[in-house]
Amino acid sequence: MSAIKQSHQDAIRKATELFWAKGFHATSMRNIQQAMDMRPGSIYASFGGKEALFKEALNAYTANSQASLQASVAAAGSPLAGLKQFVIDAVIGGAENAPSGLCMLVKTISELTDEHADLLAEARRLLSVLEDDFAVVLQRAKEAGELSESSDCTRLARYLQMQLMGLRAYARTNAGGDEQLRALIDDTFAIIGKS
Amino acid sequence: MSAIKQSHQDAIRKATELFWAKGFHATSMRNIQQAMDMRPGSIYASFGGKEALFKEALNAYTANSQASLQASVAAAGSPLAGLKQFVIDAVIGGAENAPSGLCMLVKTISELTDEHADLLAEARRLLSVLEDDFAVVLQRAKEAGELSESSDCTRLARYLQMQLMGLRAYARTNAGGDEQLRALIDDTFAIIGKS
DNA sequence: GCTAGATTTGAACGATCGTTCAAGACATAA
DNA sequence: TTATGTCTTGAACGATCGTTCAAATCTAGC
Repeated sequence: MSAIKQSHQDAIRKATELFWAKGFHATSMRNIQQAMDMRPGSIYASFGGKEALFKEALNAYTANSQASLQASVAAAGSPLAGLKQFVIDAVIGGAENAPSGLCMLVKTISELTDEHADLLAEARRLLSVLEDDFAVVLQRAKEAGELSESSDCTRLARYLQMQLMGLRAYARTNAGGDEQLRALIDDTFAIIGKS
Repeated sequence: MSAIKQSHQDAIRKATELFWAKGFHATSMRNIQQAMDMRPGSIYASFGGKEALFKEALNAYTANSQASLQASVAAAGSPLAGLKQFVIDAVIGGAENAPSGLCMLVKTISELTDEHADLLAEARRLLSVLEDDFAVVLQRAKEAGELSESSDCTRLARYLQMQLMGLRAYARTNAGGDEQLRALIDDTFAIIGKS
C-alpha cells in the first residue's frame, strides 16, 4: 500500500474513532481536523463533506468488526466458541476498548433521523452485513456439529444480533457487575446451543 | 391542577417529544421555542437552560412509561400478559407511535458522553427505576402463579430490560417483518415463563 | 533551474448554536 | 386610575457550526 493510501486510511481511522465516541452531531469538523492534523481544504478535497466522511467511517468500522469476528473464530477452538468470545469482548471489554461500549452502527441508527436518510440506510445495510457474517459462522458451527442439523442459522443470527444489541446497551447502563453480563451471555449461548 | 401548571406540563411534553425524536444535540432551543410557542426568555425563566429542560424531559418520559406499564398490566388478564403486551406495544408499535421506536433513555445513554455526566447519570437512574417496576410486576406474576416459586424476579427484570433494549434496537434495523419481532418476543417470554 | 499541475493552507463566509437582558405587556391591589 | 410587581418579548451577543477558495506550497517532467 502506498504511503499516501496509508495516511488516507489512518485519517479515516481517526475520524472513525471520533465519530464512534461522540456520534455524528457532537463531532465537529474542527474536532476531525485536529485529530487528522489536516486543514479543512485538504479534508474536503480528499473525503468530501462531513456526511461522506461519516459514511466512510461506518464502512471502516464494519470492516474492522468483520476482521475481529474472523480473528476470534480463528483463535478459538471452534466456530461457536469464537462467536461467544467475540460477544464477550464486545460486551465486557466494550466499556474500555470501544469508545462507548456500543456498536457504532447501532449508535448511528439510534441517533440519526430521516434527515440523514442515506447514512441511516448505510448503517442498516452494514448491520445486515454483520448479521450475515454471524449466519456464516453459525453455519460452520452447524457443520462442525456444535448445532443440531435442524438449526436455522439465519434465524439464530438474527437472535444473536438482537441479543448483542441488548447486551451492549445494557452494559452501558449497568455500572457494576461484569458477572451479571457474563451470566446473560452464557444464557444466550445456552439457548443458541440448544437449538 | 392550575392552568399555569397545566401549560407548564404541556410545554414539557412538547419538549419531550422533540428530544425523543431528534436527540439532545440535534434538537435546538429554537426548535423547542417553536414547538412550545414560547420565546427564549420565558423558557429560560421557567425551565432553565437546555440541559435542565432535557432532564425534565427524561423524567416526564419515564413517568409516562411507568403509567403505560401499569395501564397494560391493569388492562391485561394477568401481570405477565400485561408485561408482554407492554413489550409488544413498545417494539411493534414503536416505529409508528414512538418518535424513533427506541426508548428515550437508551437513546440518551447511547448519544451522550461524560461531557454531560449528570444527564447520563439521570438516564441511568431512570432506567433502573423502570427495571425495578418490571421486577415488581414479575413479583406479582409469581404470586399469581405465573412463575415458579424459585424465580428470581430481580434477575428476570434485568433480563427483560436487556431484551427490550435489544428488541427495540433491532426493530429499528429491521425494515420489514413484524412477524420476526413477534417471534423474538414470544421466545423471550417463553424463556421467562420457564424460569 | 524552470514551469505546469496538483495539493495544502488558513482566513473567512454565512448560518445557526445556546443564552442574555433591557424594554414592553400584563395583572393585581389600593 | 394609578402604582407596583411579574411575566413575556424579541433583538442581540459571542461562540461555534460546516464549508469555501484564493493564495502559498509542493511535486514532477523537461
